Amino acid sequence: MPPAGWTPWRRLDLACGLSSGALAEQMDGGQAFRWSQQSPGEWTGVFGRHVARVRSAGEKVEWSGLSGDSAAESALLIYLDVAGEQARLAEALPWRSDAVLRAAMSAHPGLRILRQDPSDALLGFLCSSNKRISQIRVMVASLARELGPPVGAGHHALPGWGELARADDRTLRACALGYRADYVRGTARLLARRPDWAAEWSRLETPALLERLRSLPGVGPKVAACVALFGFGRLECFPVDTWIVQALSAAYGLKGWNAVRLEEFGRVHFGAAAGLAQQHLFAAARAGLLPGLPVRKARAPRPKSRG
DNA sequence: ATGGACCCTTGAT
DNA sequence: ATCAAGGGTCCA
Repeated sequence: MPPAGWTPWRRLDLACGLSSGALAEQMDGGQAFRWSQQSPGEWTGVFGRHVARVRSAGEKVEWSGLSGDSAAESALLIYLDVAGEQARLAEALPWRSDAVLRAAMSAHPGLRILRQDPSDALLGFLCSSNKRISQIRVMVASLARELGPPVGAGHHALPGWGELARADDRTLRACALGYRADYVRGTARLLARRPDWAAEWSRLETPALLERLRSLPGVGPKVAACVALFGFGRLECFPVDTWIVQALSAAYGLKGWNAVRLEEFGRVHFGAAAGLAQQHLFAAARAGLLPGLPVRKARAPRPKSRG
């Protein structure tokens, strides 16, 4: 590996524009947990085995990689859906008749679902339960630093399932995983013995894929939906998290609905690109842009006190 | 189908 | 110091 410097900035030929706010949401909004903002509008991170810097330039995006990594560009084109396949899918969303969705989509024009490596997505969301995005980033960064292979410029890729299966509990706990260490180790032990799991599972229909994912320890309905969406490109998946519960409850009047019902609502109402709609609603909800949602400043008041 | 525990970190009293 | 809550999952 040559002593890697950064290549000059190059502009991506985006088929569909990507606003700076949408890019920020993509890199920082909880789809992936491996990017960090260096300066306003500029991120550095690792995707798969590649290191890249990306920055917003009007409606376009510019990027720079490591000079030794000739495969980075083609990988990045896929990762960011530069061809604009998702923009065409978005046309099928019911934004013409759904004012809430229309408002959410106009808040982050061009927002994409990052097309991540399946293992990267799975590991990230195994760490996600009961955690905030900023904390999840710290966890996966620690895992990469402690157990992952170096990929240049001081960065590490995420460890494979074999490395994770062999890691002792102390190491995992030192990465601030807490009880999620059992999830990661349990899943790693299952997947380490089937290296082709992602290729095999990618041939499954989405319901069967979700079922397989849910058979892994630490993977419930929400994490399975996120891995299918972000790791396997199943745009029809509709992860129901606390933000979406709030958003649908307030903006669509679905008060008191449980996650199962809300997931079905999302799938039926939004259709083939439900996951894209979910990201728009999620982003708008977090930004305090959805009707009926409190502006996110103070945290929610505590329901009751116990003595 | 609903409720509580779960490990640990962070931000607010 | 103490307390609540955090892109949930698992087990009663």
